[in-house]
Amino acid sequence: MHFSRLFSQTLRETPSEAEVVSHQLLVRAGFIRQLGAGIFSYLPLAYRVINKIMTIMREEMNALDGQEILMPVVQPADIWKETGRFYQIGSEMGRFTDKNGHDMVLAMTHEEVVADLVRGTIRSYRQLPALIYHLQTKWRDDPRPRAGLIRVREFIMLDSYSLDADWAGLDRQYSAHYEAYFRIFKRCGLSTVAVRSDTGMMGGKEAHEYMYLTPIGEDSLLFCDACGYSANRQVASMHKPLPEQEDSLPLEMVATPGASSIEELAAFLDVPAAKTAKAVFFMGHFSAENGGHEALIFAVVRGDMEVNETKVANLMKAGDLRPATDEEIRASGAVPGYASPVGLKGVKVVVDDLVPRSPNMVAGANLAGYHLRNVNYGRDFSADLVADISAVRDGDGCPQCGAPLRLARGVEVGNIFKLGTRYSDALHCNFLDENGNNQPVIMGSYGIGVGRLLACVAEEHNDDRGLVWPAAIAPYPVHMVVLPGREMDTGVIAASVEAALTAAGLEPLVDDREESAGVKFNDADLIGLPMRLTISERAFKQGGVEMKLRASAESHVIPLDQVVTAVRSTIDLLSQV
RNA sequence: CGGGGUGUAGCGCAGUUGGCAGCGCACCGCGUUUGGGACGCGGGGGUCGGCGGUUCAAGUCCGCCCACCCCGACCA
Repeated sequence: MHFSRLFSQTLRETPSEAEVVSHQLLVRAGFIRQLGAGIFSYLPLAYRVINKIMTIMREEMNALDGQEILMPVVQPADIWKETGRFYQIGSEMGRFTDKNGHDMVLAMTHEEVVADLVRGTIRSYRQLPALIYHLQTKWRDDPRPRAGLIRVREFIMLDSYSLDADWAGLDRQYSAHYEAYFRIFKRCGLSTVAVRSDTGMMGGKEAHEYMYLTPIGEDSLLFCDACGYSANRQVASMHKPLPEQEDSLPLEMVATPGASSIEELAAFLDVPAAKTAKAVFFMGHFSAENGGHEALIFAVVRGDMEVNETKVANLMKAGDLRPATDEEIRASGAVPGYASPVGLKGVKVVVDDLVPRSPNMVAGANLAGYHLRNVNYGRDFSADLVADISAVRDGDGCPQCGAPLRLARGVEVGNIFKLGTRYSDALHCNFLDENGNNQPVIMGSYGIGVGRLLACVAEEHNDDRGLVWPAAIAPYPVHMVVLPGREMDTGVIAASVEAALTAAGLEPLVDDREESAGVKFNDADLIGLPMRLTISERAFKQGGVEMKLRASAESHVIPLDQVVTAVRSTIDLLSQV
């Protein structure tokens, strides 16, 4: 490819809307252009990277005996109504009606279509196990797209779906994906960690997320450096030291004027926050199968802890959780700022498992300006549910070994789910087992955001001059900078080098523009191909062409008749993982 | 959805009290230059986000709307 023909444009100045470095560089280097919020076009440079990433994905999926298919982006809403997700999922789903007035859906993911395929295809245990995958566009109307390609609304995803006759089969395919996904990321030059995660809208049993650790990430993760425990904060648990046990003291009411927060209360009564109970109210939205209504949820944690909303939502089987308004709290009989579960009727109460073990706590009196001392679980109140609903913080104890957990930020580049029979049950994907009995197909689903992966690689591999692509996914292996000579025609040498490299399967990007050397070198650094070959009179007089790696400052001259061999061996070396 | 910000040429920006719509980069032509973002001369490019209002006159003042960015809520 000749640079003068490349459909692209490098920019000297960073567009003001780009904040994270991957976004800035991908736009400046002419890889992507934004069309709308979270909607991007991939120009040739980016699409070549995308294709190389997708090739790696296909190789790894095929190695698991996966078979590539292609499922539709536009889908009739009927199958989404069958699984209930048409109603569960909110504004994030793209919906419209076709000319006949039928509800249609833009694919956010493809479990429903897979299940529809399976019920029309799989009849016998002899057809299982199976693995199908595709690389297809998804539309998720994210409330807040940001950070360039990191968080978008339209994106290409690798998603694969495992189909098994039994749970052991699912475990095998899940493990195979667990390893294959690490290989994909590694081959793309991105190091990731897998953490336990929430199953969210997918439902199902077990899930892991693959996280690229970076301060710009929006997910909070907890790691134990002692034993290796790792989890997304949404599901992370902790070791909770048992509070000192004391005899129950008589309940007493104390005036606490103006002390409506834990800090004020603890200061006013001169007790540690750990001796108080914190009341948090949510309105939970319950889907049709669970009643189809909103209901108040009263969560209680110890005063020195925070509520983990994901845990509460999962426990209560609420599809959605939002903070309750003061009016909604009052309607339950509780008093905002002075609320407690003592004496409340008709409200769903969920209590953190540390609270029943904490004696003589301070809790609200449900009376403005008053609290209760010496509240004891069991004697003074009880809950509908006692479970772990605390949010883990940096430094809290590891649930496995007790060592302090470390909090880090990350971007989720992939995830794997054990779906089980949720979709097979809903869409009646049954097969006949060896004994002639109907059984639901057991499914898993696995996904990687291709553009997000590209963006994370760009985020990780750059310097102050521009991008530094890993050789395995670089748009071209070689950037040829051709500089005109005074006494000789360097274009002739460039043409022969280009032809030789192309014939060897090492297609170069040839900067044939009439630009100054500085412009060409700077653009080469900005675009970040792994190797630069400079064809110039100076290099020719030194015996050939100059070779320099993007990731290194050193360069040396290669004789013309050895260029192909040298480029190949170097690129091969760089491509190894 | 709430809070904040920004919309003027492809990109970055200026535009005073309301009075001819500009600068740098990029782009086109000619010439000089040629190993780290060269120089001279000459050019092309605008629904000043949109609609409405005030005014002799609106990029500028007023109202409504839209888009994009950031923070939060939310989210795989």
